Amino acid sequence: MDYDFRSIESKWQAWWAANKTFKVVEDPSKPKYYVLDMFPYPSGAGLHVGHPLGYIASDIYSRYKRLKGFNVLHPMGYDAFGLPAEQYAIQTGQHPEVTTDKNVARYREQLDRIGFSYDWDREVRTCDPDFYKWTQWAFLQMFSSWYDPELDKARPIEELIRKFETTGYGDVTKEQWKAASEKEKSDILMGYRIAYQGETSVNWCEGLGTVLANDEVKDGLSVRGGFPVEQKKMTQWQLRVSAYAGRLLDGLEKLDWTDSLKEMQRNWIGRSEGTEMVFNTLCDGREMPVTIFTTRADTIYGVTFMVLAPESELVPQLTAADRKAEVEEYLAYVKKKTERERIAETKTVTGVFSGSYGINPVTGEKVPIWISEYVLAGYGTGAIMAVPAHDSRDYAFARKFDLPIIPLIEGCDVSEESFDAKDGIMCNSGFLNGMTVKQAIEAAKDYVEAHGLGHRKTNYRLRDAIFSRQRYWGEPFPIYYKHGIPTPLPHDELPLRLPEISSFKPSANGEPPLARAKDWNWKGWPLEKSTMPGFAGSSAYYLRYMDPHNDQALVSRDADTYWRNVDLYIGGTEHATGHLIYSRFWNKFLFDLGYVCEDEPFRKLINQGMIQGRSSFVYRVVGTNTFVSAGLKDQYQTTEIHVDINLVRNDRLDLEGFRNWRPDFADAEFVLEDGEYICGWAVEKMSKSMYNVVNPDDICDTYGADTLRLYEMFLGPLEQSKPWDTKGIDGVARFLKKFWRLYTDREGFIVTEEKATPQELKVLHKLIGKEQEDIENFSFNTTISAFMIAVGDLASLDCHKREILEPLCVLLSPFAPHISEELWHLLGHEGSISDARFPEYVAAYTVEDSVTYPVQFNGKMRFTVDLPRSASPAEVEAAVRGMEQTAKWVGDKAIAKVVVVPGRIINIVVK
RNA sequence: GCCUUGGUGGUGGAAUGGUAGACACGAGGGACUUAAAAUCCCUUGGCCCGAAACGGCCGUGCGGGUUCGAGUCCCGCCCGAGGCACCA
Repeated sequence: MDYDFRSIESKWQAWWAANKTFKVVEDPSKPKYYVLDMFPYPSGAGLHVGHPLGYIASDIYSRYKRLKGFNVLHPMGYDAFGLPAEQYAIQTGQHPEVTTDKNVARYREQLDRIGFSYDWDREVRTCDPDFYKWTQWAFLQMFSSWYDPELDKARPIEELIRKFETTGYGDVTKEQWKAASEKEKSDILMGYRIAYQGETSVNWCEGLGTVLANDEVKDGLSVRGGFPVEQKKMTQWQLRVSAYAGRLLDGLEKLDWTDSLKEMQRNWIGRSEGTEMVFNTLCDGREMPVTIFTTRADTIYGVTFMVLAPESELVPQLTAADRKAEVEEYLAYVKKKTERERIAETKTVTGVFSGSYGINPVTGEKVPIWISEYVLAGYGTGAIMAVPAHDSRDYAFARKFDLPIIPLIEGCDVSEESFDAKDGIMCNSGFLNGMTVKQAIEAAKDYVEAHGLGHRKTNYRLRDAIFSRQRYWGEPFPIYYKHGIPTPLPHDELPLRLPEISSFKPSANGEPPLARAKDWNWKGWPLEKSTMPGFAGSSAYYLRYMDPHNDQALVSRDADTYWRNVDLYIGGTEHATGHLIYSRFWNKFLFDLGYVCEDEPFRKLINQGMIQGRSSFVYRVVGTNTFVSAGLKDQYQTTEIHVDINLVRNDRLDLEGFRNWRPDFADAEFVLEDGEYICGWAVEKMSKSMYNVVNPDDICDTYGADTLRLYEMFLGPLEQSKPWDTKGIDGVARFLKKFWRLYTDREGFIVTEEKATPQELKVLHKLIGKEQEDIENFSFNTTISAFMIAVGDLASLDCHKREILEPLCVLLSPFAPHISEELWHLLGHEGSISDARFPEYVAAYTVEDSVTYPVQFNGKMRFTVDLPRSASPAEVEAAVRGMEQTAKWVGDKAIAKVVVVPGRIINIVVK
């Protein structure tokens, strides 16, 4: 009876689907466990072998947790709104919905072949109106809320309106509020809403015709498409993520995420604790206070000039009449630079003198005010005090424009570079003299506050998220403009569906595609024409899985209090500063309003590494159609050419296949080494253009899904990036065959009912212990090694016993579910193996012959000693004494005393 | 520049401070076979001695240190990967 993985796998996949084996319902009698994958964007290229890595890992863990008695929620869905479908639509006129449906179907087919234990009844798609109804709903909740800094949480906007009406709030008195028009009131409230409309400098991408969020831009280019991005002032919908900066930062503490990921988020949020200080300024005889932000108030005695950001609103007011021409020239120069140029030229120092002066509030000294692009308008106050001795940017500026540099730390050398370090003893600093820098920072802050010169201030780098996109394929905003005032649609109008339009391009006058829709208005009022960005739909999808068909709420209270939040989230690290920030923000917002019961969405998070491609190369001798083998290429002048990895096995090129691959290689000649053509190789991104894409379907065809699952895990640690190299796959394929053959022969199943020997049980128990420990540490590669050893041991013991096979199937089922189900079934079981329980070492399979005792010497050195379970402490001690011989590396003086302590740790104290 | 990681055979990778290289691939040799595939067995970090050995020496990026003992811990370098980067 051969191991016919094709029929076994299709049989069980059909069986699971027909019996809804993995359907899950809330069950208060069982502990819950929520395992989530980052849902994929269904691209036209389909899945390659790298995509399922994380899905396999989460599936193994889900299946393991089920065997451990947990009620496991393990859903899957699609992040289906997005740019590629829309761009494809622009090119072909094909509706994005059509291509998306097609791609989803293909993804599903590919996923099904790998044997995942998803509850497909809970599938979600972000582009489904029943889903985006709740994305729109959440947006309206944000629109109708403000962030109350006193309670440090979001509250309904009505509470703020009441404040305006009764006492006034912020800069607005109750009289002003009462006198304000509807439009003015709307504008005031916009300054507080969590989802608000406002003019800011945005990342405008001409190539895509839309604005982008900060995390969608890298090195001045759009992440999708790689088009240049420029800064532009525009009115856009935004989410007040910055209000949550502190909580997003503090919340990281209690999360079980990797340090590197937390660090990335910390960097992105960028807390800095400093001081806001007011400098009086003089411009053409006029006086004006200017607030600056600094983290180094202690360096106040070293201020030799001030700098404004070119975009700062203060620039026109602080430009002296006789400097106007120069300043305007500089502003024009800065403005025409693209974001990319600015980044590229960070080393070059530019700036212009404004003609005005600032007065140091502590020393009373008069310093010039400059304008330079190294100061950013969007951070702090857009104005700084410059201390060239102790800030490298100020230093470079001072050197370039020949401004004075005053050192403030004893013995520091500022002749070549600034002294940025925060240590040393202060000098030239009045009341701070003699203090250490750390003391001085605090003392200076106190001084500033005590003398009314300013106050302590915490700044964050995290900006509000730009929330509108000038695109078609996204969620429409449930907003209409009544007399020009943005107004929410009533709740029963949700979902506001995407309209049909004839072309997906922006309209001729530069408006978003939705401007092309007929009747894009509500009761005659125009509807918002931009749509929401990609992260809108992915920010709360994990909540929707808990209760995916509910049309009354995003998630019912019952479902939410049962499932609470995601226990294990697996996905790529590329979402560190995008999705994972937005989701946390979104969740905290819903938490504030009492819609969800947990304030963090993802308890534990694992970043699976990327699977890279392993490209193969051939070497063509320049000007010929002759190809030399890799080992000989240095003797010729050659060009490296990517060759399809399907034509290469173990780095050997299939010569015939190569000639048939492309017409221009039809008459290729080869220079071989040892009769073979050896290809060169390199690790690169897996992509079509490098001919190194491996499709999981092909692996399932030739090796089977169980082999694919095992191999992906066997490749190395989950979190590490690694190249895919099919050549190792034979090892795990052989293992499965060996396992199968252990319990089958030519005729069929050969399991015996004999009682297992202690030796056989020991093999099993070792495996149980190892697997349990490894799975909890997500060390799946070593678990698989343990299986290989166990099966090898059992084969050499010639063990075909039910008593061993039965638990073995259960142990293997998270990794290789199909073969396990089949053997489980052959053993006479009716249902799915997923209803079995993970074998317990002590309870179900108590070992009779021996138990392993760890032995420590001096609390450090360790051995193990195997003894009968019934051994008395005296016998244990005697056995350990016998081990003195084994402890040869300790030397003669090693062992003095054996102590048996409770918990069966034997402590040997070395004298 | 800053932060986070990592550096072990021909390759992927194992090693709670305790015999480094588990497991697997590849390679070499052998068995079975008319042959191939499949399968099975042996060898496989380097060097040296030997008839043989459970023989010796060297080996985890480099240099120091702690320890009876270091791939693992500490200090200082070098290199790779990822993130942040005029954030005052």
